[in-house]
Amino acid sequence: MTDIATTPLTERGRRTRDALVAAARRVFEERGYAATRMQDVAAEAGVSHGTVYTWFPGKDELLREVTHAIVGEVVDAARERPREATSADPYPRLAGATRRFLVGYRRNARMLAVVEEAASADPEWTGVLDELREIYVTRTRRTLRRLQAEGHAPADIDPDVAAPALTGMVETFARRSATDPTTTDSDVEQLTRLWARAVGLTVPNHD
Amino acid sequence: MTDIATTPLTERGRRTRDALVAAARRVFEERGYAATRMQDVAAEAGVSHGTVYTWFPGKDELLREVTHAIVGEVVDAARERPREATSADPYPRLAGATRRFLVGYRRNARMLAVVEEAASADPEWTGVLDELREIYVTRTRRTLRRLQAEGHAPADIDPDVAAPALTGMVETFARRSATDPTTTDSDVEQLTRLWARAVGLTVPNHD
Amino acid sequence: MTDIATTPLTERGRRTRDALVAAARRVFEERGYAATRMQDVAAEAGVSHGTVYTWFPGKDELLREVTHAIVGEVVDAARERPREATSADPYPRLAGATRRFLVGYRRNARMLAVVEEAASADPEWTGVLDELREIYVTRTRRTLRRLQAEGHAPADIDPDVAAPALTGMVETFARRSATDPTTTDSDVEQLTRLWARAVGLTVPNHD
Amino acid sequence: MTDIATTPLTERGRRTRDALVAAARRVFEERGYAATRMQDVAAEAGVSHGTVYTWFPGKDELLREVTHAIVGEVVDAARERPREATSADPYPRLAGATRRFLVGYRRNARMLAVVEEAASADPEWTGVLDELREIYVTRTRRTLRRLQAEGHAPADIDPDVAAPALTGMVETFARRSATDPTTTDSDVEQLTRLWARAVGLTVPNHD
DNA sequence: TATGAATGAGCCTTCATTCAT
DNA sequence: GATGAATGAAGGCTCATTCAT
Repeated sequence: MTDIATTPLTERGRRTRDALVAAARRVFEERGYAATRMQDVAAEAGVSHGTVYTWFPGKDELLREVTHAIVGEVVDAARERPREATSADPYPRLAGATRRFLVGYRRNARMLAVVEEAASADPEWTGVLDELREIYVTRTRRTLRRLQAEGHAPADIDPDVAAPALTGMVETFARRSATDPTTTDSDVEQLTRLWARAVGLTVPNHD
Repeated sequence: MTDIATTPLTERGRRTRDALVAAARRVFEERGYAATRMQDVAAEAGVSHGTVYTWFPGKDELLREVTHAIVGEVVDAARERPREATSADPYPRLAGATRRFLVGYRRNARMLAVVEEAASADPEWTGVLDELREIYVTRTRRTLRRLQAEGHAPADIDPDVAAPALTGMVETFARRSATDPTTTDSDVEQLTRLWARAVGLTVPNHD
Repeated sequence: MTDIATTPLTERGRRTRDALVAAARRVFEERGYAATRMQDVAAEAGVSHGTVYTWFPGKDELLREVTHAIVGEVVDAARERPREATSADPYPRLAGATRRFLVGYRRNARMLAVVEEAASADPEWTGVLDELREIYVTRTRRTLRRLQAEGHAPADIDPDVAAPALTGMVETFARRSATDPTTTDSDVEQLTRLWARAVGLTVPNHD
Repeated sequence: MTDIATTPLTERGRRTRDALVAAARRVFEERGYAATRMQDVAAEAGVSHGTVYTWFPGKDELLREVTHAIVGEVVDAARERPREATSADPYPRLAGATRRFLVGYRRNARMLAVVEEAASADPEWTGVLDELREIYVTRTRRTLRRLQAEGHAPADIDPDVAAPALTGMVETFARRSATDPTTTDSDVEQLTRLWARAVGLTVPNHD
């Protein structure tokens, strides 16, 4: 289903293929798309570089497979329904969601940048990027709609505009904090406040 | 002063060099960094490919020069002091600023993506990106501080966190609307509201 | 051990690599260093030009490898202990040595000139040249010391000066005779006499 | 007469042309033939690099002109008839000649190597080299013949073989001492002795 | 004459991909 | 399935030479 190229028939084949996908992700994240040579991926996976072509038709498909894996992870993560989601007070709910979003996004931030790099050279990748982002945006849109339905957020907000915009804000923050290790909890708190106020929530005073 | 490589000594040289920078920008925007061949830039500028090397040591410097030009543009644009800046009511002031930001950013969005592509392959470019972004962020930080000083924005907002986050939000919006021609004025209005509410401003009701 | 770049793992690889070194030597000798294109070497070895880079990082390393091979040959040749070396009369001993020197040198004369060419453009090669020459000079120095110890040569000769000078004389002669096919045995006899007289040996009269 | 390319018609032209020849020699000696760019020569001469082509059709002719100048110098130097040439005792005569040879050769050693480099890439230059060397060899041949005629040197020496061989010896020594500044007078004395003994002269004992 | 710019042939090198074993 | 080798298209860059002014 998620296969892009050859499906392994043996256990050994499956292991090799998985190792290649994992290796590819590491190397792509480390060097970017263009600067990654098939050679590097093979070496990282501990196989001969001819072997990559046993499992993938080419470099593109390798990236596509890695991206696919990310989509899977993200979708899975989105499925989690943690406790606080049922809380009545929207602010702590939001705080938890933001924190989770940041954690999840940070895991994939570098690969997103890599896909963006690929898209810069070949617009075909734009679709993949949009697809990935749409997962995040959809979640946010749903959140906004719920807040409006519950009377927490004003009706004059258009979720179709606000969702991508707010996601973009958190994305940018996440991307930066993915590199910058000085990000503190208070920074995350600040981000949550901006988000909350932007959609009309009342922000608790204690700080 | 803004020279990165060779300075032309004659009028003809200056014209050629300028044509090359302009051509490079067009081609970079069209194809991205990696996919741009020196040949393409030369052809676009209407000169032999050897001529590019008369003025620039290599592809890197060409990109650096184009980026330099953008920084110049952006700084110049930031210098403009339009009428509404003096208005007492912060919301229209903000609306104008957002609109101007979008217009300015859209002009450079594609090149920023190109630099990002270059940075993905060679981290050396990260610095250039940061420098460019800092220009926008600094402006926003200043705006936030003024709003706080004037009592329009609450004191619990940390401009050092909020400025990059909000800039990121507008950046993302701008990037998307740079490609998507369906962006309407009402979308911009939505963005302005988010921004305004996020920093605690009162948003006019009529819409 | 003698590897400079990649070591072949298969028989086929070894054959290709060896063919490349041999081809490189032929082409270098034919055209000189600068005028030799990687293309030429590849063609001479009967492989695609990309294959050269499978085994050598660049042109430099190719020359280095060829030179390495020569050093090996020369050292091996120097190891031979022919009969006449044990003769009591120094002159026939010298005559034999000179002849062998000429034969050996002639085999490498052209490549030495090539390295000299490379050294002229890039002084880094000077070291390689010195190393090669030192092999010859050391042998001569040893010969001189033995002659002095045996009382055949006067003590006022300084082997450290005479060895390079006499080696230079034979080198020059060899280089010229490498190109000039009119060199006769009597020429070699003349050279031997000069050498012998220069270090004070008695020269037989019959000629 | 010694002109290879354009003859200057004005004083200014003559100065430029001379400056170019001098500059070319310096740069050739510094970097070798291949590594010298016309640009470098022009810069060294303090003119625009287009100007080189006003006076010389190309790089080859520039080298040819420099070499020509050297031939002139050498011929002029050979013309000098110093006092000791008339001395009856051949050894001091020889010592003086050797010293002069060394001095003269050292001045041109590097350029000879450069021509040799050019010859390595293009055999056409071999002729120029031979011509230059022949000047030295001829002088030595004449010296040998005189020594034989005067009964100082044995008749079994063939000046046609000995002259190039001995010249080669001194050449090698000179080349090495041109780079190596540790050459002492006693080294020169050693060289003279080898030379003298090689041609059968009696060498004075005091050392 | 001199200058500064433009030209373009030519070379080295990289690396995705193919292939024989 | 895996391996190591071979391939060759493609592109960056240099620099001798030409040219307009």
